[in-house]
Amino acid sequence: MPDATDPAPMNMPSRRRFRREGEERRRQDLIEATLDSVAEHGLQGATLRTIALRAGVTAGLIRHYFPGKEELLQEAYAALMGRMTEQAKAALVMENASPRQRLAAFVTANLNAPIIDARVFSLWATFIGRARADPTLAHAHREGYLGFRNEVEAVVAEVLAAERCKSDASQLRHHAIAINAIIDGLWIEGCLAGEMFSPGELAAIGIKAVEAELGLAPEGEENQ
Amino acid sequence: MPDATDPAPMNMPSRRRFRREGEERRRQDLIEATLDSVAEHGLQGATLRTIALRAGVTAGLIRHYFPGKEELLQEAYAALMGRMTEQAKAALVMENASPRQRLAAFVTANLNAPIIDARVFSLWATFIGRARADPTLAHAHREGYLGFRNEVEAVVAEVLAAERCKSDASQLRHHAIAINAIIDGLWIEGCLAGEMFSPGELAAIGIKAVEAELGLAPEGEENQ
DNA sequence: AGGCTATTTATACACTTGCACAACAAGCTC
DNA sequence: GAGCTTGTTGTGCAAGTGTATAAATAGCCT
Repeated sequence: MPDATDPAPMNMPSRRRFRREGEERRRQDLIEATLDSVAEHGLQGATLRTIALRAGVTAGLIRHYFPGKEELLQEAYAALMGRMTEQAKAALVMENASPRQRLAAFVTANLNAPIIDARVFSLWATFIGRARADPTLAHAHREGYLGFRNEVEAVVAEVLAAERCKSDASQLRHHAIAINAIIDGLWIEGCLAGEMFSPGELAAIGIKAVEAELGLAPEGEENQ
Repeated sequence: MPDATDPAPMNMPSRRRFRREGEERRRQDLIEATLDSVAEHGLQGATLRTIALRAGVTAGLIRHYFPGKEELLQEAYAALMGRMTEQAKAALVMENASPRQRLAAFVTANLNAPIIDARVFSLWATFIGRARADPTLAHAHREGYLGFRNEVEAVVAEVLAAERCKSDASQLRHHAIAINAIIDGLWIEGCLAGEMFSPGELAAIGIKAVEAELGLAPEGEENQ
């Protein structure tokens, strides 16, 4: 009795069943699968077949949505950067908070999950390592970095204006560069060796370092 | 008239001439060629043939010195890390210098050439991006990082002992972590966007940030 | 000079890669 | 439901990959 519902007929290789997804959804899935593949196996391990497998499609489909592998990788990096800066900036929108509190919250947000994350760091490092050779990546990074630093500079200006008024343009820039470095450096340490720090420790170190850089009184417990 | 010295005989493909180099020399050349290839084309572009071409040999020879490509890459990374930490630590050996001066010199050395270098940064990022998946790389990094931080901690302890005596073990560790972050963060900024900073600017920012972190009097011009 | 050895070259091979293209079917429109 | 559009699959292909191995030769020893 031939089984009509046999899911694996021996000699009549039936085509794989599939569903048509919306274009935006498919692109998003493919980009996510790309980031997952890069995070796990690096750029060399992120092959079209690996990506497609992870996205639940076959490799050929990728060419239907992207001109080639390079464009897919570039869009994936852009998506990653966009998400990172978006999360970072989101910590700055606080109502009813003093500039100093907002700065502290910004530092804290950047030194805890989900921004402190080994996978995201792995992706960042992998892509940034190619920035020197790939102008597109370099430009995308430069854009995100400057945006981030401008945010920092704006908050710092507010803090300095609220506390004192020593706001030289050059000094402001230097403060922003230094604070950016503190956050970046601690971010890396946290991502690479998160288990070496107790919860909240990095944020505490970061806040103290940032406030020291700005010359804010460390013993000031005017809040809480 | 048959030309016996013809460098390119048409139908008698002569074998390529070669020289036998010392084993250590060849290994060194291959590792250097590997680093060059990775810096230029990333891990995916660093093929055995590319590496061999850059080293002036043919691909087969690599297998004579290394069990496989993976081992070559690991040794290359180890060599890179060794050179980096060596250069960094070298800035600490100063005679007739106060702890504060030594710390400043350390910061300055780490924020100028040859440690601020786009190629080295590219290599660092490329390898570190794979550390999460490759335990060998992760271990090599952890080793180098802790060594670096211990150096920082030692100098910081000297500085604090010379200036004041508030040397709590926990505070010392926090200072070392923060200072390490400052140096790392500024190092990244300098490597990725060196032309955005005037010469010595990063070092000046770094020294000020580090001294602020340690609570050293900024107006103290006791030297020079 | 002649021979030996191990460094070096060259070739082969199985496999993977990105890309091209034809066949197919999912789901909308009528 | 029939038909058409197009998202999706499957297959093929040339180029490139790491590795294995045989052949050749450079340079030391005597």
